[in-house]
Amino acid sequence: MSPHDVQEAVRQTYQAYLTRHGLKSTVQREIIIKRFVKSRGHLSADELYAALREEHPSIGLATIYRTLKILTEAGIAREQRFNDGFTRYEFNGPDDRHHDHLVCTACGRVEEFENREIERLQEEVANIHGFAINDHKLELYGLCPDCARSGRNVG
Amino acid sequence: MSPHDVQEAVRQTYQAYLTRHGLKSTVQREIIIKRFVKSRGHLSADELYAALREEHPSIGLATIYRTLKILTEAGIAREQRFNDGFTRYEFNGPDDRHHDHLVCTACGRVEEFENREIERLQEEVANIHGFAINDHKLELYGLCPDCARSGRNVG
DNA sequence: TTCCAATTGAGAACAGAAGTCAAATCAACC
DNA sequence: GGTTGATTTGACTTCTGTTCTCAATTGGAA
Repeated sequence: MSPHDVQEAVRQTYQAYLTRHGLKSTVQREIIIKRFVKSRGHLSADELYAALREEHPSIGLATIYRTLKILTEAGIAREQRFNDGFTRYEFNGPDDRHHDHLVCTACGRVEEFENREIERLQEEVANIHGFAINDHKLELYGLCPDCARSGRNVG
Repeated sequence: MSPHDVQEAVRQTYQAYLTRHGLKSTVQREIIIKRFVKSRGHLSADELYAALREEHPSIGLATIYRTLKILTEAGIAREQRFNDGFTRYEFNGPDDRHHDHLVCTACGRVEEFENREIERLQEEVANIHGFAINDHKLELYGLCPDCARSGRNVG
């Protein structure tokens, strides 16, 4: 899927969500969403706010929070709480599968991975305990190659 | 290990930590720790505060937080942040191995599990990405048997 | 017992997130 | 295109879990 197709697919999902909930499309939301989709990283509301401040200084932090909430409810974004105290939002593209995270405890870098075998074992564990799983979270914390090499160990 | 032995082992670890860091033993800390070890569950600071309020109304919430921090640093407690917004502390007994959690999204019940095979696969993933892992977090969210049966789905 | 650093409880301070509200904006209708 | 009314905005306040501050108290080595 090309970046343009992705933007288009997101736009459709977003519009459908607005219509379904009687919400309106606004220029602020357009700007925020475009920027969010472009930077596929794991952004916090504050980081997104900072990223937009230069070009669009009038957009308030509250609007960022509200838009990210809409995106989350529309299934376009996913909330991620790592161990640094605040919520990050990751882009959940139209053809993205579930994945988990490797988090560097020194530089904060986040890498994604997917492992079908681990997921299968999780199902197995849930079955044994009689739980009906509908979500899970797996995070591996440690040093990324760069930080391990340079001997860093704090953020 | 009998409950008494556990209390004794914890006491020793705790005392060693105090000595090593030039800290003092106080009655408040004794009370908090005894209660914390007794209830092996996944308590938040506020829940512990509430549990102690009746018998020891003079103990402040700040002291609970401070004591839990000491216990965490001494390796007796472990911080757990599930998705309900606040920190829970779980007892990390002298002979406890690492384990992960099944969390019921309806009633909040937490069950522990251990799976060597999953841990092995995690190591494998980390190796492929060149990360040096020193911690991880695996949480499975869903409905516990009771809540699934009774059709509950909210907390 | 004396003495001083560590600890306490109460309340203030903090930070991320969410709520409030008057002014601005969107979009359906004429 | 203009009118209209509900939605949205940004600035601000509020909320909540957690940490800090500080004067008063306590622990324990000498």
